Amino acid sequence: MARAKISTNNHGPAIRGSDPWAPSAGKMHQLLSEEERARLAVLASIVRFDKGEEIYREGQRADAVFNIISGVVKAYKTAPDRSEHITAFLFPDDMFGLSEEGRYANSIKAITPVAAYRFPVSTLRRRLAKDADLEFHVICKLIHELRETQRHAFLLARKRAISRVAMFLQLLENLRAARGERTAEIYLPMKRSDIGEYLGMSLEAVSRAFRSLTTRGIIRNRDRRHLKITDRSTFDRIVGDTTNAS
Amino acid sequence: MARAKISTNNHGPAIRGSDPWAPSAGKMHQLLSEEERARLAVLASIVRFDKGEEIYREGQRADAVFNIISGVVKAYKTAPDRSEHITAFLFPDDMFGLSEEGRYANSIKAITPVAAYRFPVSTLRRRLAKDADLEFHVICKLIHELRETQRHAFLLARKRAISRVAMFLQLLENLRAARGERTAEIYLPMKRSDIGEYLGMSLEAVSRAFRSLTTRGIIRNRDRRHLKITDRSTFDRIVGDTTNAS
DNA sequence: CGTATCGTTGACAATCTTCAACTCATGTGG
DNA sequence: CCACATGAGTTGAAGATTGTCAACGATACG
Repeated sequence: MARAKISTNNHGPAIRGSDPWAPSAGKMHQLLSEEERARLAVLASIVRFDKGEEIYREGQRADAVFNIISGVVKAYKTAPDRSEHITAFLFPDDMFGLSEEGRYANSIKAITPVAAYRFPVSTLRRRLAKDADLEFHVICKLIHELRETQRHAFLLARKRAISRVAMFLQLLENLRAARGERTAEIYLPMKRSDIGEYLGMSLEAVSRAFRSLTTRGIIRNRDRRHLKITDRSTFDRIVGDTTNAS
Repeated sequence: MARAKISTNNHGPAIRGSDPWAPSAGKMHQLLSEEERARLAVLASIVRFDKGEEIYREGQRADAVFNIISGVVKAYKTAPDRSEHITAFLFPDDMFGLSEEGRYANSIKAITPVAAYRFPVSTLRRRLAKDADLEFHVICKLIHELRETQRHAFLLARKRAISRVAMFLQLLENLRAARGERTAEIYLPMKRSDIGEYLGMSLEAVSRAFRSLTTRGIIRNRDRRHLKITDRSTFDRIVGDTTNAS
């Protein structure tokens, strides 16, 4: 049953991060002890979602918090004119379902099949109140997420489309590195329009940016969702570029 | 001594926010009890900074956390090519100095004269470990900051310059409303170039956006740093606009 | 094997950046 | 108290990148 597919050993909920006050060389490790994971497992149920399924919608009463076991979800906000803005892609060991004023702050949709732990808010909160260590770990994770979101904003401030796409690829790469999976290849679980909505640009611009990177020999793609960086120095120069001129 | 200038009564450190799991109608209140504030005050020293003074720089060892008493600071990251990106403007009752791997994640500079509480990290951490209530309040504040940062990213995803500026004004307006100060006027403590670096556009574009809003009768400015919104419905339409066409 | 979705490419209009000159505000020193 | 220097803010013109619309090609799944 417990296949290798499940990245986390099935010992219970897992949150990956790092103590913000301790050096860790970019690596993220498991913040919860075996004991904590076991204690938390009791509070949670396991839920599964199909690819494309909406898990909850922005504005709904927030009655549960989730912790991803496997799969990828996107968190997004819908503007008044129905356009979507993706605020984050979430991977195994990430949490979602944190609320604002008792309601979910964004909608969540599975972009691959997803398995997750589901914690009723009231239960979780009682547990938090009793467990200072767990609270501290939640603080670590939140600070980590805050940094991620700041990086997203930093990315969105880039003026050139290619810079944004390159920085996005770097983000995905670092994500894998941080969890110890070292592959030369970058995998894109999401579609072009999702990338566009995350990067604040049209999906056509995303497509063109990819083609430009490929043509210039900076990346090389095996198929539309697997690629690797072939010219690291030029790649890094593009990532660092903040101008609008070529 | 305790002048009206100091927005927070001088009862000690203050963090404003709201319990994410309880409805609060957009209002933020003081998360700390008088007792907690008094206990925290013992751990802190009060520091002052001149307008324009750099408080710390990205990458420095993070040895203290700050809590603003009065004034405004900007948090920013410097790109390899020396260009700046402002990640946040921070106001009284906000915190800064949270680190990543033991080092500050961004630089901080005062944009008005600033007074703040300064907590040595080690002291604060010891206190946190002992006080589950305080930890919970920190969690509330962090979730709140996470939302703010998401809003920033949401703003940066707007394609039109006017939309970004309008949304920025709305942000400042909500900020005041949330802390109960109701003024019809919006005050801009920062300069145009700071706004540009926060909005991811050139300062000229900021200037032009302001002029466009003024010309169209949507805002009216008393001077360069005080304005009010005179045509709310058009204003809201511009904020909601995600397209790039006129 | 067909259909729906995803992805690519092209052309044109439009907005924004850049560079540059100019005005306004502030503050310091003689 | 005024002059001058410095930083902040505005405006103009030209060039470039991206959005939009639209058609076409590729892929995945039933």
